[in-house]
Amino acid sequence: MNNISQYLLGYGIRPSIQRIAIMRYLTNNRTHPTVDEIFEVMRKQIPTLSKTTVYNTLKLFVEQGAAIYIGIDEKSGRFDGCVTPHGHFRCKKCGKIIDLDMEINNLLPENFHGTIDEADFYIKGTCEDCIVKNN
Amino acid sequence: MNNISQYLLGYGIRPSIQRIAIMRYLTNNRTHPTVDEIFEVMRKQIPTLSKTTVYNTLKLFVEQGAAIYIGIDEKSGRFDGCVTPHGHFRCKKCGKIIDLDMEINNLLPENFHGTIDEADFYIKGTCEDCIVKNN
DNA sequence: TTCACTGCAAATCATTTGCAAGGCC
DNA sequence: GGCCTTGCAAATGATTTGCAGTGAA
Repeated sequence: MNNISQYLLGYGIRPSIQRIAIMRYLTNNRTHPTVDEIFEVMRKQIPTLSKTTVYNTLKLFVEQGAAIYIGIDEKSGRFDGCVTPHGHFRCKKCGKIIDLDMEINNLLPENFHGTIDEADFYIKGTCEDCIVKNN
Repeated sequence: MNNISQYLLGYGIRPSIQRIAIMRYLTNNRTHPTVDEIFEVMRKQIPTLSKTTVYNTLKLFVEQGAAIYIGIDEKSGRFDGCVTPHGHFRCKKCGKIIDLDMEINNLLPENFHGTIDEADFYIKGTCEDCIVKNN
Protein backbone atom coordinates (compact mmCIF):
# COMPACT_ATOMS: atom_id res chain seq x y z
CA MET A 1 0.00 0.00 0.00
CA ASN A 2 1.78 3.12 -1.23
CA ASN A 3 1.01 6.75 -0.49
CA ILE A 4 -0.87 7.29 -3.75
CA SER A 5 -3.28 4.54 -2.80
CA GLN A 6 -3.70 6.27 0.54
CA TYR A 7 -4.34 9.57 -1.20
CA LEU A 8 -7.01 8.08 -3.44
CA LEU A 9 -8.68 6.24 -0.58
CA GLY A 10 -8.82 9.54 1.29
CA TYR A 11 -11.06 10.83 -1.50
CA GLY A 12 -13.20 7.68 -1.55
CA ILE A 13 -11.59 6.34 -4.72
CA ARG A 14 -10.67 2.67 -4.99
CA PRO A 15 -7.05 2.44 -6.08
CA SER A 16 -6.81 0.33 -9.23
CA ILE A 17 -3.61 -0.08 -11.21
CA GLN A 18 -4.76 2.47 -13.77
CA ARG A 19 -5.95 5.01 -11.22
CA ILE A 20 -2.75 4.84 -9.23
CA ALA A 21 -0.66 5.24 -12.38
CA ILE A 22 -2.66 8.25 -13.60
CA MET A 23 -2.59 9.97 -10.21
CA ARG A 24 1.13 9.30 -9.91
CA TYR A 25 1.63 10.87 -13.30
CA LEU A 26 -0.39 13.91 -12.31
CA THR A 27 1.53 14.50 -9.11
CA ASN A 28 4.98 13.77 -10.56
CA ASN A 29 4.49 15.91 -13.67
CA ARG A 30 3.05 19.32 -12.93
CA THR A 31 2.49 19.99 -16.62
CA HIS A 32 -1.32 20.22 -16.55
CA PRO A 33 -1.67 17.51 -19.19
CA THR A 34 -4.61 16.83 -21.47
CA VAL A 35 -6.33 13.44 -21.59
CA ASP A 36 -4.42 12.69 -24.75
CA GLU A 37 -1.03 13.55 -23.28
CA ILE A 38 -1.69 11.33 -20.29
CA PHE A 39 -2.90 8.54 -22.54
CA GLU A 40 0.11 8.65 -24.84
CA VAL A 41 2.61 8.55 -21.99
CA MET A 42 0.76 5.97 -19.90
CA ARG A 43 0.17 3.48 -22.67
CA LYS A 44 3.91 2.84 -22.70
CA GLN A 45 3.67 1.61 -19.14
CA ILE A 46 0.24 0.01 -19.48
CA PRO A 47 -0.12 -1.08 -23.13
CA THR A 48 -3.72 -2.25 -22.67
CA LEU A 49 -4.81 1.13 -21.31
CA SER A 50 -7.88 2.60 -22.98
CA LYS A 51 -8.48 6.29 -23.50
CA THR A 52 -11.96 5.75 -22.10
CA THR A 53 -10.36 4.73 -18.83
CA VAL A 54 -8.30 7.91 -18.79
CA TYR A 55 -11.50 9.90 -19.30
CA ASN A 56 -13.36 7.91 -16.66
CA THR A 57 -10.54 8.18 -14.18
CA LEU A 58 -10.00 11.91 -14.53
CA LYS A 59 -13.72 12.56 -14.34
CA LEU A 60 -13.84 10.52 -11.15
CA PHE A 61 -10.85 12.36 -9.69
CA VAL A 62 -12.47 15.74 -10.36
CA GLU A 63 -15.84 14.66 -8.98
CA GLN A 64 -14.24 13.35 -5.81
CA GLY A 65 -11.98 16.38 -5.46
CA ALA A 66 -8.70 14.49 -5.92
CA ALA A 67 -7.77 16.59 -8.97
CA ILE A 68 -9.03 19.75 -10.63
CA TYR A 69 -10.18 20.49 -14.14
CA ILE A 70 -8.52 23.44 -15.86
CA GLY A 71 -10.49 25.12 -18.61
CA ILE A 72 -7.82 27.57 -19.74
CA ASP A 73 -7.24 25.73 -23.03
CA GLU A 74 -10.08 26.14 -25.53
CA LYS A 75 -9.14 23.00 -27.42
CA SER A 76 -9.25 20.40 -24.69
CA GLY A 77 -9.52 20.07 -20.95
CA ARG A 78 -6.44 19.94 -18.75
CA PHE A 79 -5.94 18.48 -15.30
CA ASP A 80 -4.02 19.37 -12.18
CA GLY A 81 -3.20 17.01 -9.33
CA CYS A 82 -2.65 19.95 -7.00
CA VAL A 83 -6.01 20.79 -5.46
CA THR A 84 -4.86 23.76 -3.38
CA PRO A 85 -6.52 26.88 -4.88
CA HIS A 86 -4.22 28.72 -7.25
CA GLY A 87 -4.31 30.54 -10.56
CA HIS A 88 -3.10 29.51 -14.02
CA PHE A 89 -1.21 31.29 -16.74
CA ARG A 90 -1.07 30.01 -20.28
CA CYS A 91 1.58 31.25 -22.70
CA LYS A 92 0.08 31.82 -26.13
CA LYS A 93 3.47 31.31 -27.77
CA CYS A 94 4.71 28.04 -26.30
CA GLY A 95 1.42 26.75 -24.87
CA LYS A 96 2.95 26.12 -21.47
CA ILE A 97 0.72 26.44 -18.41
CA ILE A 98 2.25 27.87 -15.25
CA ASP A 99 0.81 27.79 -11.75
CA LEU A 100 0.26 31.13 -10.05
CA ASP A 101 0.34 31.16 -6.28
CA MET A 102 -2.59 33.27 -5.22
CA GLU A 103 -4.99 33.17 -2.35
CA ILE A 104 -7.97 33.09 -4.63
CA ASN A 105 -10.47 33.05 -1.81
CA ASN A 106 -9.29 36.49 -0.70
CA LEU A 107 -10.12 37.93 -4.09
CA LEU A 108 -13.87 37.46 -4.07
CA PRO A 109 -15.97 40.58 -4.61
CA GLU A 110 -17.90 41.87 -1.59
CA ASN A 111 -21.26 41.97 -3.31
CA PHE A 112 -21.14 38.26 -4.10
CA HIS A 113 -23.42 36.09 -1.95
CA GLY A 114 -23.41 32.63 -3.53
CA THR A 115 -21.57 29.56 -2.27
CA ILE A 116 -18.31 28.65 -3.94
CA ASP A 117 -17.22 25.19 -5.06
CA GLU A 118 -14.37 26.11 -7.38
CA ALA A 119 -12.47 29.27 -8.19
CA ASP A 120 -9.73 29.81 -10.70
CA PHE A 121 -7.93 32.81 -12.04
CA TYR A 122 -6.90 32.43 -15.68
CA ILE A 123 -4.37 34.61 -17.42
CA LYS A 124 -3.20 34.34 -21.02
CA GLY A 125 -0.27 36.11 -22.54
CA THR A 126 3.45 35.59 -23.18
CA CYS A 127 5.71 33.94 -20.60
CA GLU A 128 9.09 35.25 -19.48
CA ASP A 129 11.00 32.58 -21.42
CA CYS A 130 9.29 33.46 -24.71
CA ILE A 131 9.83 37.17 -24.12
CA VAL A 132 13.55 36.58 -23.58
CA LYS A 133 13.81 34.36 -26.65
CA ASN A 134 11.80 37.01 -28.53
CA ASN A 135 9.53 34.29 -29.89
CA MET B 1 -25.37 54.36 -39.67
CA ASN B 2 -26.30 53.25 -36.17
CA ASN B 3 -24.13 53.09 -33.06
CA ILE B 4 -23.47 49.37 -33.38
CA SER B 5 -21.95 49.96 -36.80
CA GLN B 6 -19.82 52.66 -35.24
CA TYR B 7 -18.75 50.29 -32.48
CA LEU B 8 -17.72 47.60 -34.96
CA LEU B 9 -15.88 50.05 -37.19
CA GLY B 10 -13.97 51.22 -34.12
CA TYR B 11 -12.57 47.69 -33.87
CA GLY B 12 -11.80 47.48 -37.57
CA ILE B 13 -14.79 45.26 -38.34
CA ARG B 14 -16.92 45.91 -41.40
CA PRO B 15 -20.54 46.07 -40.29
CA SER B 16 -22.58 43.56 -42.27
CA ILE B 17 -26.22 42.79 -41.50
CA GLN B 18 -25.24 39.60 -39.67
CA ARG B 19 -22.43 41.18 -37.69
CA ILE B 20 -24.57 44.08 -36.56
CA ALA B 21 -27.37 41.72 -35.52
CA ILE B 22 -25.05 39.45 -33.52
CA MET B 23 -23.33 42.36 -31.79
CA ARG B 24 -26.68 43.92 -30.99
CA TYR B 25 -27.80 40.64 -29.48
CA LEU B 26 -24.64 40.42 -27.37
CA THR B 27 -24.98 43.93 -26.00
CA ASN B 28 -28.74 43.79 -25.43
CA ASN B 29 -28.69 40.38 -23.75
CA ARG B 30 -26.01 40.07 -21.11
CA THR B 31 -26.60 36.31 -20.83
CA HIS B 32 -23.18 35.15 -22.04
CA PRO B 33 -24.75 33.02 -24.77
CA THR B 34 -23.21 30.07 -26.59
CA VAL B 35 -22.93 29.97 -30.38
CA ASP B 36 -25.97 27.74 -30.46
CA GLU B 37 -28.11 30.05 -28.34
CA ILE B 38 -27.22 33.00 -30.54
CA PHE B 39 -27.90 30.98 -33.67
CA GLU B 40 -31.32 29.76 -32.52
CA VAL B 41 -32.52 33.24 -31.58
CA MET B 42 -31.04 35.01 -34.57
CA ARG B 43 -32.33 32.65 -37.22
CA LYS B 44 -35.84 33.91 -36.40
CA GLN B 45 -34.79 37.36 -37.51
CA ILE B 46 -32.46 36.23 -40.29
CA PRO B 47 -33.81 32.89 -41.56
CA THR B 48 -30.92 32.36 -43.97
CA LEU B 49 -28.33 32.73 -41.21
CA SER B 50 -25.75 29.96 -41.07
CA LYS B 51 -24.15 28.67 -37.89
CA THR B 52 -20.81 28.98 -39.64
CA THR B 53 -21.41 32.70 -39.87
CA VAL B 54 -22.11 32.87 -36.16
CA TYR B 55 -18.82 31.06 -35.51
CA ASN B 56 -16.93 33.26 -37.98
CA THR B 57 -18.43 36.43 -36.58
CA LEU B 58 -17.75 35.66 -32.93
CA LYS B 59 -14.22 34.55 -33.73
CA LEU B 60 -13.67 37.83 -35.56
CA PHE B 61 -15.15 39.85 -32.67
CA VAL B 62 -12.82 38.16 -30.19
CA GLU B 63 -9.76 38.56 -32.43
CA GLN B 64 -10.49 42.25 -32.90
CA GLY B 65 -11.29 42.79 -29.24
CA ALA B 66 -14.94 43.69 -29.76
CA ALA B 67 -16.13 40.80 -27.57
CA ILE B 68 -14.54 38.32 -25.20
CA TYR B 69 -14.53 34.55 -25.06
CA ILE B 70 -15.57 32.99 -21.76
CA GLY B 71 -14.25 29.51 -21.04
CA ILE B 72 -16.16 28.89 -17.82
CA ASP B 73 -18.45 26.31 -19.42
CA GLU B 74 -16.76 22.98 -20.18
CA LYS B 75 -19.31 22.04 -22.81
CA SER B 76 -19.11 25.00 -25.15
CA GLY B 77 -17.67 28.46 -25.46
CA ARG B 78 -19.59 31.51 -24.32
CA PHE B 79 -19.30 35.13 -25.34
CA ASP B 80 -19.57 38.51 -23.70
CA GLY B 81 -20.10 41.81 -25.48
CA CYS B 82 -18.74 43.70 -22.45
CA VAL B 83 -14.98 43.95 -22.91
CA THR B 84 -14.25 45.78 -19.65
CA PRO B 85 -12.27 43.36 -17.44
CA HIS B 86 -14.48 41.55 -14.95
CA GLY B 87 -14.93 38.10 -13.44
CA HIS B 88 -17.58 35.44 -14.05
CA PHE B 89 -19.57 33.21 -11.78
CA ARG B 90 -21.41 30.14 -13.04
CA CYS B 91 -24.16 28.53 -10.98
CA LYS B 92 -23.87 24.76 -11.13
CA LYS B 93 -27.58 24.40 -10.38
CA CYS B 94 -29.25 26.70 -12.89
CA GLY B 95 -26.30 27.19 -15.27
CA LYS B 96 -26.65 30.96 -15.17
CA ILE B 97 -23.50 33.05 -15.60
CA ILE B 98 -23.22 36.26 -13.59
CA ASP B 99 -20.74 39.09 -14.08
CA LEU B 100 -18.51 39.94 -11.14
CA ASP B 101 -17.24 43.48 -10.96
CA MET B 102 -13.57 43.16 -10.11
CA GLU B 103 -10.46 45.03 -11.04
CA ILE B 104 -8.77 41.91 -12.28
CA ASN B 105 -5.55 43.68 -13.12
CA ASN B 106 -5.04 44.48 -9.45
CA LEU B 107 -5.06 40.79 -8.61
CA LEU B 108 -1.96 39.70 -10.46
CA PRO B 109 0.74 38.01 -8.37
CA GLU B 110 3.92 39.96 -7.76
CA ASN B 111 6.25 37.21 -8.91
CA PHE B 112 4.67 37.10 -12.35
CA HIS B 113 6.74 38.66 -15.13
CA GLY B 114 5.03 37.74 -18.39
CA THR B 115 2.90 40.01 -20.54
CA ILE B 116 -0.86 39.73 -20.26
CA ASP B 117 -3.33 39.62 -23.12
CA GLU B 118 -6.39 38.30 -21.31
CA ALA B 119 -7.31 37.67 -17.72
CA ASP B 120 -10.45 36.21 -16.24
CA PHE B 121 -11.50 35.14 -12.81
CA TYR B 122 -13.87 32.17 -12.83
CA ILE B 123 -15.95 31.00 -9.92
CA LYS B 124 -18.35 28.08 -9.86
CA GLY B 125 -20.86 27.29 -7.15
CA THR B 126 -24.48 27.99 -6.27
CA CYS B 127 -26.09 31.37 -6.86
CA GLU B 128 -28.19 33.31 -4.36
CA ASP B 129 -31.45 32.53 -6.17
CA CYS B 130 -30.83 28.78 -6.10
CA ILE B 131 -29.84 28.90 -2.43
CA VAL B 132 -33.10 30.70 -1.57
CA LYS B 133 -35.16 28.26 -3.64
CA ASN B 134 -33.19 25.43 -2.02
CA ASN B 135 -32.59 23.88 -5.42
C1' DT C 1 -21.57 -14.56 -7.27
C1' DT C 2 -21.80 -9.98 -7.53
C1' DC C 3 -20.52 -5.63 -8.65
C1' DA C 4 -17.23 -2.33 -9.91
C1' DC C 5 -13.80 -1.48 -13.36
C1' DT C 6 -11.97 -1.75 -17.90
C1' DG C 7 -11.67 -1.39 -22.91
C1' DC C 8 -13.31 -1.42 -27.49
C1' DA C 9 -16.38 0.50 -30.90
C1' DA C 10 -19.92 3.47 -32.08
C1' DA C 11 -22.26 7.69 -31.26
C1' DT C 12 -22.54 12.49 -30.20
C1' DC C 13 -21.48 17.26 -29.94
C1' DA C 14 -18.87 21.49 -30.75
C1' DT C 15 -16.06 23.52 -33.95
C1' DT C 16 -13.39 23.96 -38.32
C1' DT C 17 -12.57 23.64 -43.17
C1' DG C 18 -13.39 23.52 -48.29
C1' DC C 19 -15.64 25.49 -51.61
C1' DA C 20 -19.07 27.73 -54.46
C1' DA C 21 -22.35 31.61 -54.76
C1' DG C 22 -23.60 36.34 -53.77
C1' DG C 23 -22.81 41.09 -52.78
C1' DC C 24 -20.17 45.37 -52.08
C1' DC C 25 -16.42 48.70 -53.44
C1' DG D 1 -13.47 42.70 -61.85
C1' DG D 2 -11.81 41.54 -57.47
C1' DC D 3 -12.24 40.77 -52.82
C1' DC D 4 -14.78 40.04 -48.72
C1' DT D 5 -18.66 37.67 -46.72
C1' DT D 6 -21.85 34.14 -46.44
C1' DG D 7 -23.78 29.44 -46.18
C1' DC D 8 -23.95 24.70 -47.02
C1' DA D 9 -21.91 20.24 -46.48
C1' DA D 10 -18.27 17.49 -45.12
C1' DA D 11 -14.46 16.76 -42.00
C1' DT D 12 -12.27 16.87 -37.67
C1' DG D 13 -11.46 16.31 -32.85
C1' DA D 14 -12.79 15.87 -28.10
C1' DT D 15 -15.74 13.52 -25.19
C1' DT D 16 -19.55 10.28 -24.02
C1' DT D 17 -22.19 6.14 -24.26
C1' DG D 18 -23.40 1.15 -24.88
C1' DC D 19 -22.05 -3.05 -23.94
C1' DA D 20 -19.49 -7.17 -23.13
C1' DG D 21 -15.47 -9.20 -20.78
C1' DT D 22 -12.54 -9.25 -16.65
C1' DG D 23 -11.22 -9.30 -12.02
C1' DA D 24 -11.40 -8.55 -7.20
C1' DA D 25 -14.06 -8.89 -2.62
